[in-house]
Amino acid sequence: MIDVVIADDHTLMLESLAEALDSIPDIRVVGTAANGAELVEQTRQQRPTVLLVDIEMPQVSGIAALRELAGAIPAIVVTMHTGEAERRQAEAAGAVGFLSKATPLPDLAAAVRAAAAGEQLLDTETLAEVLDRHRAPQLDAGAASLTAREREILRHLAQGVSATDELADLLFISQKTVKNHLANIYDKLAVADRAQAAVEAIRLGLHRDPPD
Amino acid sequence: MIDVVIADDHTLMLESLAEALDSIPDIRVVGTAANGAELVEQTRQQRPTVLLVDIEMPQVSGIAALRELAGAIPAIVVTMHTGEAERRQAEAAGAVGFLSKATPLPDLAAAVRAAAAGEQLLDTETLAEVLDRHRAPQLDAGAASLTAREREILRHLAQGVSATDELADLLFISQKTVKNHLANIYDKLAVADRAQAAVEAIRLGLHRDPPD
DNA sequence: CACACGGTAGGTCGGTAGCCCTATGGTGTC
DNA sequence: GACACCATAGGGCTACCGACCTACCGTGTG
Repeated sequence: MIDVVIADDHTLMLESLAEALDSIPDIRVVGTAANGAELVEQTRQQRPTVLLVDIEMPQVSGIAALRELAGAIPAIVVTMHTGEAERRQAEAAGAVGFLSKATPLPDLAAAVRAAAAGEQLLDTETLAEVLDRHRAPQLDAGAASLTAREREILRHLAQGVSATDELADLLFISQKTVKNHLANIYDKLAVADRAQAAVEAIRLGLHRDPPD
Repeated sequence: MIDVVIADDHTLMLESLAEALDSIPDIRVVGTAANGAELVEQTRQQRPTVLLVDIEMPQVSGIAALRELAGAIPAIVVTMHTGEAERRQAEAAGAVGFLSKATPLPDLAAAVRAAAAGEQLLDTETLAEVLDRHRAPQLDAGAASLTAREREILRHLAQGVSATDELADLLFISQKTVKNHLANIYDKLAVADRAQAAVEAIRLGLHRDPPD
């Protein structure tokens, strides 16, 4: 699990991003900050794995905060203005990454994983390759080994279909087969019953997978 | 359920906000757009209840897109620059609301509900009052009538504690009482078992309520 | 071709979840 | 003070769930 603190002065951006990142299974948002001072405070209190920092913030800027933290924790700078000047500033302040706000969310998640793994993300040349290497949300071992049919059952479970007979009807198979699949799912996810399996399925985001 | 289409040229903002709004029980994001042209297309295809539009977008601006849609669907303009000029532009283009990107997420959600209910949000004087009236995420009738103890049990359920004896131990009550509470919960949430109750609890956001 | 694996199906059995009912003490309200 | 509501607890019963086992067939892989 990667603990992240996010700093951005636009509340909407801050709260949305926190919410979105938090819903990624292997990332947890442990603090948010609206300015550099709060960022320093949150970082010292929460000891996160990675920082996500907007440059443009009132009072104490992101750059100033990073300088104060002196690279103790890998920080990714996320900014609207991706000019060379800003990039150099961020690099000088000790950031390990420099990303535009036009970055897709999955790429940002990959960047967070890369930073947590100690990678450097400043080099524009190799950025795509580094992100690619951290794209897989490394599902919790067992979850990765779920078969297509098992995922399908989990999806229905996460959508509120819990009864064996209803699941059997939905998949056009016997109740016996449903119970067999469920038993295999319990084994792989290390859970005991369908309530826990449903919770886990939602945590893994299976509840909004395509019906196909 | 309120269907929303969001337009913003910053991918990170767009995707984060979509994710965050989607996780609100009574709001569903049915489309996203990176520019005005996509916004018009998504709106015509999806027929959403409310539009959330950033002004500053490449190619076709949010204002131009709103003018083209001619107020067919209530639109809330969300912008970084909240000057009088922008406000007048938004109003002239037919927007029913004009909010800063410094708006907290719950306020934006309230604004979306207000817009869906046909309210005007342009008047700065009455804005706070209007938002207040739409603050309550109008939980699905039954959910609102849950007692504190029932919510506590649902919270644990949503966090993966499903067995009756474990719940009883956690709450220092008998298994009988747990089963009674659960029966009342099933009744109020209109579900049949703890798997469905867990799914519903997570949908209501109870899984990250404070342990208090 | 043998083998592994996934999807399918069945049997048995014990435990428990869910349903119906009653009951009591506390708390708050009119 | 009567009443409603909540949290607590129990009895009894049935149906279902989950655990463990075997089995067959098709597909793909070595």
